[in-house]
Amino acid sequence: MRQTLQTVADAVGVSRSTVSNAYSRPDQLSPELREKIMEAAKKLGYAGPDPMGRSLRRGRAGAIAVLLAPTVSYAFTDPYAVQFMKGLAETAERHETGVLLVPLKDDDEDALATVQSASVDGFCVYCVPGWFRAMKAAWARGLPIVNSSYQGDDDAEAMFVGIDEAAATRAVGQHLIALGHRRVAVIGTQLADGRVGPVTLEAPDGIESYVSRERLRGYRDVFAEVGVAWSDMVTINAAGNSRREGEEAAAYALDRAPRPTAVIALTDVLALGVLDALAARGLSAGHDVSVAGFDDIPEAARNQLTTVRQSATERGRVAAELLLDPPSDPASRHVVLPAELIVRASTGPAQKGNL
Amino acid sequence: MRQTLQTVADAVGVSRSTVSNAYSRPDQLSPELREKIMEAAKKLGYAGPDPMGRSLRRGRAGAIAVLLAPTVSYAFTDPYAVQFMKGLAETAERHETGVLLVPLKDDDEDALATVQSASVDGFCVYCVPGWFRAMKAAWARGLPIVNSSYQGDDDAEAMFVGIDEAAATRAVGQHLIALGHRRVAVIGTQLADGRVGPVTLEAPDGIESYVSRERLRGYRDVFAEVGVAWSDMVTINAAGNSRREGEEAAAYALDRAPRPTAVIALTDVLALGVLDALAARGLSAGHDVSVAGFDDIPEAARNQLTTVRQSATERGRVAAELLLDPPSDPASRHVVLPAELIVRASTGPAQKGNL
DNA sequence: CGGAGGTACTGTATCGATCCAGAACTGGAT
DNA sequence: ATCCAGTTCTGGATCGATACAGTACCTCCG
Repeated sequence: MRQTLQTVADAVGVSRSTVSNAYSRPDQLSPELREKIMEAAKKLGYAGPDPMGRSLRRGRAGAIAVLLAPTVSYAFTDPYAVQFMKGLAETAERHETGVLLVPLKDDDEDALATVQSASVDGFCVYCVPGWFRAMKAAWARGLPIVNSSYQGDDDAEAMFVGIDEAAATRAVGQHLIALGHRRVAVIGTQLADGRVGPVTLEAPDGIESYVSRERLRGYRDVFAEVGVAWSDMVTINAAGNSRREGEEAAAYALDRAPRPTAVIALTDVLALGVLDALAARGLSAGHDVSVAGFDDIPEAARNQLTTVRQSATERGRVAAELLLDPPSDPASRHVVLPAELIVRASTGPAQKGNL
Repeated sequence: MRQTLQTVADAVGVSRSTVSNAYSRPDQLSPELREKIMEAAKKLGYAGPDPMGRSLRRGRAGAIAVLLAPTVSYAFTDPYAVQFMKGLAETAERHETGVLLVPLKDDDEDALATVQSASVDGFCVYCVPGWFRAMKAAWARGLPIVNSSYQGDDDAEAMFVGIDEAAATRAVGQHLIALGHRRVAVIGTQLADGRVGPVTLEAPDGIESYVSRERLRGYRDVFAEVGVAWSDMVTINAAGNSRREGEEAAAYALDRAPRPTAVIALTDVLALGVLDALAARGLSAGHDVSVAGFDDIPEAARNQLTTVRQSATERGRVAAELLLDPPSDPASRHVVLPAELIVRASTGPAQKGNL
């Protein structure tokens, strides 16, 4: 039989409330009595107030959920995501709150049930398609939701933390344009389903992945300004967001004629793969072909990669804070963090020669 | 005002219990009534049974905690850990259970409070020193605890899932011995605190990190059998479990005379760093110097690394299953999974020449 | 027609804690 | 002696749900 507050109270000869106070509001009772209670609790093997009872009464679960799709490992394989989780978890801990992982592997009944029955105070959506039924279930809970990488139909209610993706890629584009680049290839993931290699898209607008779509929009807009049509930009779909898959995708850009003077990757991880592909062909990044990434993960600096710096931990921190205490002012429920173009040696003047 | 079962019950004109049954035990009421209830619930904006109330009544939190030290990112940076988490999370999901991350960054009051107030049904300890106060707090909760990488004082109660670390490294050692290796260096992490580089240890037994200690023991024992004394084996402490830090540590082994004929890393990630260090010196792995790792992460195969294969996802799966439904039989609360020596090109006959 | 056996639903007790209004006591000022 | 303010502790109501025993009703069978 588990011990409860009542057991301890009876043993000491005080009321439930007093034992509760001994744990949660020590200033409400005399130090001597508190000491006596704690001693009795220890003797009885009472483990302290049960979190479930407390949660029910207080109306606070003491945890926030992170919705992850399609798999848990996706979120942890990406170094950017790891940093995000770190910021989130650390902030949560400071608020005595845990982080509940909810993998939405299949958007099936199990996933639905998990979302519906998660004891949490809010949801953080990291990379989940808006049409997931599990997302609807999350909305139905009526809890605060902060959205860090997707734009769905329900955005009016959702809080948001992120950067202006399109503005960031416009900055990268301007940099490349100033260096004379006009023939470019863009490598990303989830541009289209399944297919790996060059894809033909009427416009970025149809892309489901929020991040890919917005980043591509920035590039489209800025290159359009200098007369490079969207249809002249080669877009290549990578199988996944890994260095190796980036390298594979880069082959489609580098082995075509005329070779692009610049290969733009939508993430640093992919860009590192592009660098590998260049090295394998004896090409020099920043000289023969320029390469740009996105995120500024630690590896980016070590490889002299031109990229966009955004603080993943900061983003995680803000996400947690929005969830744990949602501002009433609608304007501050939508946080746009700064992002900064970092120019390194992987980008240089466009080579005129290699048509 | 939030809606409850009662609100819906009143609206439909039935009892609370019936509404509860409509959600949790549909077979207990007529389909028509259930339909009517669901409709009313939707109209009223009732989100379904509140998980906290349910948890309290059912006595089941619907989540398991993973205790992580010293930081969340540690668990996600290591590819082996990522796989472990994946196995754990997927199994948990199948049981309609979430996974709560509890970072024990500092073993401070916050961490203690988080452990004490986590609404969970059990704890999974992944890599936490046994002396952490937070561990004591976890024990005090009286919940099932499964331990996957540490051996503390409280082991009588703890469940365990893992491999026979020492037996596995003995197998690697035998393989190296058969190839003629007698002069070896071992690279690991947390062999001693702080210091990076060669460390002098009387014996592996004093090492706090369970994994490092057990793996070293295996090597000590098997080399002792062929007359190589523990004191003749160079042990090198790496700053952390990363490829780069492995490379740094490898320098201490490779740049000494006489150079070891084999460099043993206690993890694949470190071993990859050793390979980098070899490449930087123009040495060939498996020919000039043999290299062995541990874990068989995907990168290991791609780099022809001799290693020990153990299934991380399987380990995670078993951990979750032990927690969610602890076997009463003490013997089956201690699961030892198989591990297998995988010989690849990174190990070869010892070079006699380079004294 | 009476009783056995189902099905469909109700009502109360309960899970373990916290909140809050108020009681009892203490000590000091009037 | 009386009143007041402050501290310490109590008891009942409450959070939202589920378990379970029990009631009402319906059907089938001898």
